[in-house]
Amino acid sequence: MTGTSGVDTDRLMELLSVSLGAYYGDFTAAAASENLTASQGKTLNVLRRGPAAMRALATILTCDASNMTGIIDRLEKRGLVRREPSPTDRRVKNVVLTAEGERVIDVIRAKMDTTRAGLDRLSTEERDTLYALLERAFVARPAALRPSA
Amino acid sequence: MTGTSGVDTDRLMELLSVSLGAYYGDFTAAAASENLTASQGKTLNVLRRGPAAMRALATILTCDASNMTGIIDRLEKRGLVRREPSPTDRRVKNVVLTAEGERVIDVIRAKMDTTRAGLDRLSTEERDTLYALLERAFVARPAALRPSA
DNA sequence: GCTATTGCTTGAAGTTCTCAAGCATCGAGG
DNA sequence: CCTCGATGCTTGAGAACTTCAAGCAATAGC
Repeated sequence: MTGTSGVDTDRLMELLSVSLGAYYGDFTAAAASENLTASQGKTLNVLRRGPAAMRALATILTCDASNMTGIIDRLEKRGLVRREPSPTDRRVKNVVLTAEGERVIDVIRAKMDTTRAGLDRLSTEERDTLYALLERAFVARPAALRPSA
Repeated sequence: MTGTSGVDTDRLMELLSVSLGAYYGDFTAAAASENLTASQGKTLNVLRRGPAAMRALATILTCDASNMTGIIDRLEKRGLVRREPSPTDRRVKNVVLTAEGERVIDVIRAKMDTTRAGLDRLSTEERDTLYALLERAFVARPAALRPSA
């Protein structure tokens, strides 16, 4: 550990794991307060962007497709999501948030006080900077690696 | 979008969930390549900082103490960690990484290519900035409490 | 039309997770 | 000392998560 650029990356990775732990703990606690597991909460969180096919959900959440079946089954049983047949491909089932599901995920997001308070410690300019850096590091990818879906 | 300028907190939280999701996916895949679950990997990751009591691990990983028992049982069965009785409190068991456990978590960290590549898209100054912002937002640490180490 | 692929579901086996109990140990007040 | 409450860890039950292998329906390419 002498001060090469690799040291920066390792320390940053370590901090990322700590940050993730804090965020994840906050999210999980908020989800639990609505009687949802972390996986169920994450699924609703993704669906908040809009409807998605089972396969797309499994890809985004990096889990097996058969795993999603059970998670969606339980969410549907609670009336938080709904399966709709795709009009263009009869194999596909699109999962849609119900009004109640939308309400629940919004409540969960609002309850993430620890994370919110942390971000509020930053100035407007700093939040802009953080946004730009995260987007470049974790979202913007070379076109060659971008999923072609 | 409400205000005059700047990213609002909700958009930043959304990006945060995407970014940490990417990190988590990368970590989980790396752990899986060593035949470890995400929870087992996270546990080794924490232990990489040094030995910890069962209770401390449960607190850091925000899970029930009884949950740690099972996770450590399986890691111990594989020879990746070891339980040692605390010399000062006979109730406490300290969990220590074995040499093999240390090797495995280091391999996992090294295999996180996606995250590493993402961070490498940032300049040295940008990584410093990201580090400082994350630390302030997620590691609320008043200067008075900062350890001198 | 045939065939390979894709999307989703089922079942089995193991892991994770929480809750309720239980045992052993520690710490503090009588 | 010694009882009592708190703490650290484990066990067992029940539910959810996770992956893999297998299977069915529908699509896409030939």
